Amino acid sequence: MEYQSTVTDHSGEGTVASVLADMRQTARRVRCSLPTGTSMLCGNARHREDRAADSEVIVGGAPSRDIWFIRSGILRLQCHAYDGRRQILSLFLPGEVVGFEGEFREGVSVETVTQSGLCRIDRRAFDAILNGNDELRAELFRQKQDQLDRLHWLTWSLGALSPDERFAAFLAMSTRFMPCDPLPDGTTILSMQLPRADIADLLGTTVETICRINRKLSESGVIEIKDPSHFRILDLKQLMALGQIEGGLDRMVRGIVERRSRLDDLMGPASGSAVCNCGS
Amino acid sequence: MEYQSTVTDHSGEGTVASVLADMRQTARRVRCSLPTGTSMLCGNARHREDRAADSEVIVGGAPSRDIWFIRSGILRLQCHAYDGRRQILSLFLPGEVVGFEGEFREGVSVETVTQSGLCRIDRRAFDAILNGNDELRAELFRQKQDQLDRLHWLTWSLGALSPDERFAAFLAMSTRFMPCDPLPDGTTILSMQLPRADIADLLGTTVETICRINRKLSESGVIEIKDPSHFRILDLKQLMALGQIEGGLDRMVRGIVERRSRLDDLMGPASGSAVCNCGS
DNA sequence: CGAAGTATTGACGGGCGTCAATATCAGTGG
DNA sequence: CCACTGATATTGACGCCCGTCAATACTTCG
Repeated sequence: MEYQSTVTDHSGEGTVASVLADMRQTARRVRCSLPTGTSMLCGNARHREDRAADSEVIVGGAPSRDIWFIRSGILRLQCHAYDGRRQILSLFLPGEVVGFEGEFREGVSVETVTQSGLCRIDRRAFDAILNGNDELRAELFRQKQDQLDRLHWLTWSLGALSPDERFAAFLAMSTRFMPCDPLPDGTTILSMQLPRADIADLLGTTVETICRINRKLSESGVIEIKDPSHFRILDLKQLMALGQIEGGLDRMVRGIVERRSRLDDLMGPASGSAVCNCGS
Repeated sequence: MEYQSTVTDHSGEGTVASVLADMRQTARRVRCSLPTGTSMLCGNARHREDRAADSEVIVGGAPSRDIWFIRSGILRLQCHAYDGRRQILSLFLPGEVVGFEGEFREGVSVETVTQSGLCRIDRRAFDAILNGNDELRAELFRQKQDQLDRLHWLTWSLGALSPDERFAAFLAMSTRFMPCDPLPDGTTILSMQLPRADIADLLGTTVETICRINRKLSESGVIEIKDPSHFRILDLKQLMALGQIEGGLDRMVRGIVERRSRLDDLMGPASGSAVCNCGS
């Protein structure tokens, strides 16, 4: 739970006026097609924090003045019961804003899954910016919608699908928001960023079951296991069919791809964001 | 899917100006403590629709100009796979506004569970009202938060709890948003508004399992089954313990109770809303 | 090299989904 | 009033998936 924090400068710069000035400056300086507000959010080094894996970002039930912008890495929204059972409710990805929607409930928290680059924003300053920036507000609205859609999928799959189906769907979707390398033969190497325990707690099952499903998939030729965190996707169609993804992958991961590419456009692919090079 | 609709008057009254006039009129006429916008929404008979059970209200994937205010009854948000599997993602209750948040995704739909009294509102008119009414906007924000919290609970319970535990928790929570009659001895008679199939599809299990759990609970003396839709709650504490509700019921059903009482204050308990007389 | 963390594989058993039969009730028409 | 029909709820029997426990590989630290 200890986190290595590299805040460069934090001396009372979070005021509305200064951040608005940032926005105007950054909007002039950066040439990119995304809402100026977003570029402001990650356009300078102030308020940045580099977090190790499994570091606590938001703890539910306690009022917080902070809003977070994810520059790189993956975060998880999770529930804990007192007896230790955990359920991951959602993943947050680069380009997304977390903590805007009032408080999280007690027992709910947000932690990093991987090492992550975050940007801390003062809530009042953010609200002020939001008031004057329709584009940013629209982007935030889209993000909330996307996150809600993902939560709907998870709820649906937990209630209606079997662990095999859920994992197959998760693998298929992962090719859109996790690092992967396309091979000349059309297959791709997926670099799984989540450890087994997180996959299991996200999909409502156990690490053993995940391993067994993994093996079954590789035996049936759908994937090939290079090493515990690298899968070669041999038959994406099959994977989607197993995962009951009828409407196409793009509908399932709406918003993620665009945000990722805009982010890379802004910060460069070397920034550590979860790059995915898979074709459509 | 046929619905009996009793729209009293629908002759082009959904304009911004007329609805705003309604709001001002209603705000003057009705004495109540809830946001004036909400009283406007149900304060007159226009745009009202009385729906039978299992009637389609919103079908996802298609843009709609309609927003719905629930005066009475229970609605369900659900997912359908092409093979027929269904998962109920959430219930909507009297006093809540549905359909405001952009579009629902394809495959997702909203239907009535019970006979319901709805009020149809034009989206643009609603937006216009929202712009000028901070109280209504705040109420809507609270509602979205409450609905998200409920979805979080469902996801959490589907992933981390067993069917027994989920059903116990659901029963306990039902005492706060479904009709129940308190008895002199401290127990209450809960009138279950959902048929078994809906309970099963909400809790991610089957009707048979629901029945078996029901019987187990009655054999262990936690509840008493009066008839298929009436349970006598003998030991609410035990029910909450089984359902892993540590933080108290009120946190789980936040917002529902207040909205219900305000609604009854406005429309009278005879309006058909799901009244719950249980003490706190 | 030892230790700790993570992933994998095997063995076992119960929970729960599936199928089928029956009970109960509401509505309809004779 | 009863027979018939359809919908819903309940109960039983069966079997397998998957959670639990345990042992073992594999990697990464010190």
